[in-house]
Amino acid sequence: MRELLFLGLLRHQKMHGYQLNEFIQKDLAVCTDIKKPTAYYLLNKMAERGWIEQSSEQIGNRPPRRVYQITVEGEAAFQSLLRESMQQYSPTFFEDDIPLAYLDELETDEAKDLLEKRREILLAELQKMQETAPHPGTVQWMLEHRLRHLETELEWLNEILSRLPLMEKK
Amino acid sequence: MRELLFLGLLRHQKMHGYQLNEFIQKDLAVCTDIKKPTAYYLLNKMAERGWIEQSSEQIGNRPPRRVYQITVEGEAAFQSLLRESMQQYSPTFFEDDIPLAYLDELETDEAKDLLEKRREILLAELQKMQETAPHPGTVQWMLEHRLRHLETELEWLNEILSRLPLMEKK
DNA sequence: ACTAAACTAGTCAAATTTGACTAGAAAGGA
DNA sequence: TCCTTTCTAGTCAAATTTGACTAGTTTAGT
Repeated sequence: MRELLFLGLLRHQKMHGYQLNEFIQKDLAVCTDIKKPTAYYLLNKMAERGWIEQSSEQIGNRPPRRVYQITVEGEAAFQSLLRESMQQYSPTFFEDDIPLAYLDELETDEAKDLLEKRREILLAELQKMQETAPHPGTVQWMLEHRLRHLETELEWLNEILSRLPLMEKK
Repeated sequence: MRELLFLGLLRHQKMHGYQLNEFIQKDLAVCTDIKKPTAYYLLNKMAERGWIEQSSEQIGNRPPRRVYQITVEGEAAFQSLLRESMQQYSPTFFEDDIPLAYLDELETDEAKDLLEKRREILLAELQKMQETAPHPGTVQWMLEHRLRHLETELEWLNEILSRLPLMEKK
């Protein structure tokens, strides 16, 4: 899936590693979390498969850098990955559910406090997203999508809060 | 966070590795995806830290198995991990957004087809979840939570569909 | 009584991911 | 001018995760 992401970016223009990483961290932070070494790892793998080509470029006396360019096989891979991945559903796990599951181990008051703190955090996140400048093209979709889920998350948290106090000592 | 999960399970009863893995795969499939070798890896790490103790047990002439038991330090770790993790928000990424971002590379008709297929898949998933027998205790919460997000997901997909046709050729 | 299937209980090597580090170039401030 | 910070462009070893495999036990069917 990450491969699809890279292929899609490289279809429009060649890019060097640094540029790719910048873009991922700045503009795609809403949808992924790929770290720098992972990016290079994936790029190398894709180069081995022949999906992209590397060349070297130097500007002024800056350190030389690798430029990545999609190949014909890469374009084919993009087409099939796109269709394939569109038809699959990979369940999303909510890591933060795990602590919720043990809420009944705490006193009602403390549980309430903690949940309210979490609500503050979620609210802050929501506001941050709402203030984010609209992004170009389909990145905007991802933003909206994320916003929806954040709203759902808040509703859920409110409901959990309203269900307190929990039965203690079964 | 996975450590918290294990500690929480072991607080109520000692368990052996197989039992833990069974439980995770059967009952906790809604909230996590830990594979067998990962589970053993985590258990070993926790044992090294002194959070749990391993002992060996043999029943009949079944192969011997390791039994894991929480320690006093483990209980302390549970308490602090629980409070700590309750106060953090780890953004959830939706991997399946990536192909959506490239939808505008396809003809409107094909995009529509693919999205409708995806809707079928989501619907099937939703029904499967709705038919799932109610789980005991807080696992039920996770199920409900998941259900909410699945519903949000469907609404979102419907909206995307209604926004077709996309502008092609900018 | 015998065999195939499923259950039990893990291990191992290989793939993947990450935090920490390197090292030179350009920019900014005193 | 000199020094410190920030930008550029990655690399590396260590941590984590996974698919594939092993090997003995019990159960079910015939």
